[in-house]
Amino acid sequence: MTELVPSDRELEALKILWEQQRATVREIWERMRDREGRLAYTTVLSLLQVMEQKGLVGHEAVGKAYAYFALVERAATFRTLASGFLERVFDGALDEYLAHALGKRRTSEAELERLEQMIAEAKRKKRRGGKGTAE
Amino acid sequence: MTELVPSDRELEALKILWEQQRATVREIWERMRDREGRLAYTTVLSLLQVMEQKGLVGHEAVGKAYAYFALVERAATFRTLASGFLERVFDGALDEYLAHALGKRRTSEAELERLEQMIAEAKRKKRRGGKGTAE
DNA sequence: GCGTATCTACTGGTAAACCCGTATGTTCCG
DNA sequence: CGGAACATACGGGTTTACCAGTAGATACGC
Repeated sequence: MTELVPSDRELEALKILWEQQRATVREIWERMRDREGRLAYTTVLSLLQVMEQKGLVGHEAVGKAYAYFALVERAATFRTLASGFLERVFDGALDEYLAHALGKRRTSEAELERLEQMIAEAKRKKRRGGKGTAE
Repeated sequence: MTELVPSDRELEALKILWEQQRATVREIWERMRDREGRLAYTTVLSLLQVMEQKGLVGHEAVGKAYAYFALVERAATFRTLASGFLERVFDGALDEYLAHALGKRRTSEAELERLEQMIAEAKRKKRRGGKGTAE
């Protein structure tokens, strides 16, 4: 089985479907237009059809229209995307990535706090579980 | 001026040019082949020519061959890439990204340490400078 | 001089993402 | 029964990345 990586546009559609379990083409179209500007209805329809072919989404008839729903998990998709990007661009060096991300965006204090906690958490988990330690 | 985002392949070439200030097509070709397997010489040449057209690299004659050199800075490019990805995929939520990246890859203790320091550093800088705080 | 090796320039071809117009079908008023 | 309003199906056009073959120039050994 292939890794199933959605393109940018496809990801936008998936984000919407993850928020609400299912949505008609019209709903998805409207929300995408709000976020990204002009976009034809049929464009979104095509996008969904291609995505269905890839196994990213499925659909079922609801009244006269189709309701689409996601077939891939949000967390798994993001994980694939995140680690794929890290590998391709930074050769897996997470700290390098973080350095650049921190440098450009102005990160809020609250967010820094959360980051710190996440790392502390990862350290704890590693100490305890032992498992999963890349030497 | 456009943002000038290199593709994956282009980035691989740039990485080589950042390591050594200039390199001939042949050198670049050999190193890319080492990293990524079979690849025709002319493919790399084409790549470089497209990149030159985009303003990513330049060249000068050295003997009968060309020596190419990067025209974009390593740090700036990575910054653009990192923040672009964060925006497109995670809508700018750095903590969400980190959560997924930590989840998948097994991060070494040393790296976690470095991450922690970087965040502490960012907090210090923010407190002092005051500037740059995204509320 | 002449072949051979090595280089660049030129050209084309595939695949994927992206965008949309038009055709066609269905439903539901009036 | 129209016909407007909605839906999907289908086909096409553009752009970008990627890959590579072939032609043409140039140097070098003999």
